[in-house]
Amino acid sequence: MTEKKHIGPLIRMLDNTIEQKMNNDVSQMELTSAQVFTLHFLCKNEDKDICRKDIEAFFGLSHATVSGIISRLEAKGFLESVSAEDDRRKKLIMATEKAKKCDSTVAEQIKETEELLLKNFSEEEKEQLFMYISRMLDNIGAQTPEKREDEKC
Amino acid sequence: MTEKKHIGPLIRMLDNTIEQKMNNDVSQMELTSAQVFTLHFLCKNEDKDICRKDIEAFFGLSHATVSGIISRLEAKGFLESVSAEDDRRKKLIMATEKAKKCDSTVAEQIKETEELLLKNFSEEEKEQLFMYISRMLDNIGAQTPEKREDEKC
DNA sequence: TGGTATTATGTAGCACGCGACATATTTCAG
DNA sequence: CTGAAATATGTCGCGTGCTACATAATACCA
Repeated sequence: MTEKKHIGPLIRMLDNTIEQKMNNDVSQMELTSAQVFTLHFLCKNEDKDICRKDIEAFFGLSHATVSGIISRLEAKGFLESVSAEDDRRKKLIMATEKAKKCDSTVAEQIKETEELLLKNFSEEEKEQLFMYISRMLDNIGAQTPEKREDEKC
Repeated sequence: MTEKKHIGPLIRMLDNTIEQKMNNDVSQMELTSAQVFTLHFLCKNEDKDICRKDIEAFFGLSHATVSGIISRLEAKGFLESVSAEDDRRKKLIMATEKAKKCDSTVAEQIKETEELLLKNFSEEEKEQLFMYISRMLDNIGAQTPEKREDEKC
């Protein structure tokens, strides 16, 4: 009766559930899960010039997907885009004051979700889990930022 | 430079990559990843009466999501819906001959993807990985079919 | 310098996920 | 038996993901 699950659907279920919980938790800020992670990435890298390509690379998303997330965040006043002076193809993405004000709450929310997810995991188990995920990503040929750096060498 | 990744985006990246690979591999059958897993579930349970609710429970999806997948599969002639005689609310979902013919290819594709993903994983590591995923699902309160059975007791 | 290749972004159309609202049928309390 | 609660499904609108097409700007080779 209880059939064995394939790992694909299991990972999908996990991903869906995480997203739903995050969506629910940050809905009062008028944000979604994907928007929260994007915003936090921008706030953490305030000192650097971040363009869309950097977001694509960091999260492993297509530029079309990033385009949607950015435009929705921009429409809500969480960030601004400016063409880079040295390379007018690039659009630099910058968090607004509104976004920066949210970031401590956002960071706390991300941390809480991560802690809930990994509740009762020892440090060693956490490390092992991250290794397993990394190995699966590697096996299936996902392009992580680390790999991109390797390719350059 | 290489920032630490949160587990949420990592799992999402893994999920996205698995789906993209599957989509690519089964595109010549006019199917998608979600459709393939649904179809395989139906073929495996040919002998049982399966309705939409069963698909929702097995994959942990909302009924709205299942509705979309089913209707697209039905439009392509992979399955048929019939109202159950004993309970006319229920719609029994049955794989057509066309679907059954695909199932061996589909099963092989699922197996191949799973093996690629878990390449170089020992049996013990695989077991541990499944335990970790199960624990995370449990921590975040996902409703797996197993948990539903527990609730009934 | 001129022309081509590469890079960064724009956009359309689709699949899949959800919540929220709806109807139809069954169940069950009274 | 009758009306309310529970169950199964229908549907809309939206966010997120993709591919496949596009343009504009830069880089680079001849």
